[in-house]
Amino acid sequence: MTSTEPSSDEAANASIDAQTSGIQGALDLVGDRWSMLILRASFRGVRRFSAIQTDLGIAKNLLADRLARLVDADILARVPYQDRPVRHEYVLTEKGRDLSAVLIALMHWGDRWCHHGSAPTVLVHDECGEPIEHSVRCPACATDLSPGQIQSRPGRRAGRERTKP
Amino acid sequence: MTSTEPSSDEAANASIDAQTSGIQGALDLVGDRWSMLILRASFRGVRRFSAIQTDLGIAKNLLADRLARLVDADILARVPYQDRPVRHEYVLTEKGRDLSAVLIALMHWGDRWCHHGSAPTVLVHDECGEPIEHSVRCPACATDLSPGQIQSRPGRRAGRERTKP
DNA sequence: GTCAGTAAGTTGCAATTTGAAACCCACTCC
DNA sequence: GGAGTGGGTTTCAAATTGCAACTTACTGAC
Repeated sequence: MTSTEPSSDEAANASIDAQTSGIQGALDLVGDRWSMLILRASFRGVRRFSAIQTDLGIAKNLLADRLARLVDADILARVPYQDRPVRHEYVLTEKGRDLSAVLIALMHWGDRWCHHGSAPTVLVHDECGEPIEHSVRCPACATDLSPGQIQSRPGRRAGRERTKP
Repeated sequence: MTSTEPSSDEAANASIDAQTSGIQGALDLVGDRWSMLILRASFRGVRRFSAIQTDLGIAKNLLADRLARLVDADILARVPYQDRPVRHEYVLTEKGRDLSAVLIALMHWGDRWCHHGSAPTVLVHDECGEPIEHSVRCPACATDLSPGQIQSRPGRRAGRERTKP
């Protein structure tokens, strides 16, 4: 059996809070199943209330609630798509589009580990059709990094803490 | 005002379902706030029931529930860390470790857009201290890709659909 | 003018989940 | 025996989700 000791960096948790607030903030805004699925629909061009509702099979009250939250959070913008009568669709903002990495990572993981017998998807470069590569690199060392080789640090260079994601 | 038409790929949704099942499967397993935060704690070496509970401030019943689910899903494994009495900690499996990309992406996004006045973190290579680069590349073309340049395709090469994440 | 249809919600209520906190069990060690 | 630790389980109120009926604001056809 393995005997491992708990991490002993707990004295330095004051600035780990700075890191935590990033992911906490993200999860506060998008850390629920429906929000993620709505965002995924947006990336796929499904932007109207009825279309999203049909696509996801979500209750209308929940959809209205989530859309309002995502608009409040400036992740989606409510944009008119016609005049008579005026009708709106929900369009990703830049902030919302930046969530693509999260969705891609989720999809990758899901396809690898949750494919339930259906064919996994492959993400490809649209121009050449070859599978894409996801990487995390150190440009200074010109090497790819594994998750264990990443630390995070406050942006102000106030100190160093060793953490994993 | 912009007038955009809904995507017209809806006839091909039969194999978009294959893609959806990946992200649905992922969200079924980890698409809730507490599961994500527990996984984050695991990556940081916080693995014992009490330590996780204290770290996250989560209700014990929810923690027990989530841990059981994550163990059932083979994302965490329950590993003894001592004999007398026998005590267990929750350790990431390979499947669980593969979720690091999701957590890194969430952290990046949160740090960029949700920093609420606290100092954003920078993710760095632990050996040299330089900021890491996250990229999505096409190895065949040797170019970086933006989210709009990615398609997904069923793994069996049954057909092509243009989708975003 | 009336009516049907569409889009985008709102409302009411039951079911489910979350959250707080008390409680419990199984040890170990003094 | 008793205190302390670790890891839960149970109870119950509050919050959220989910279902489905209902509403509002049009437009266009007759």
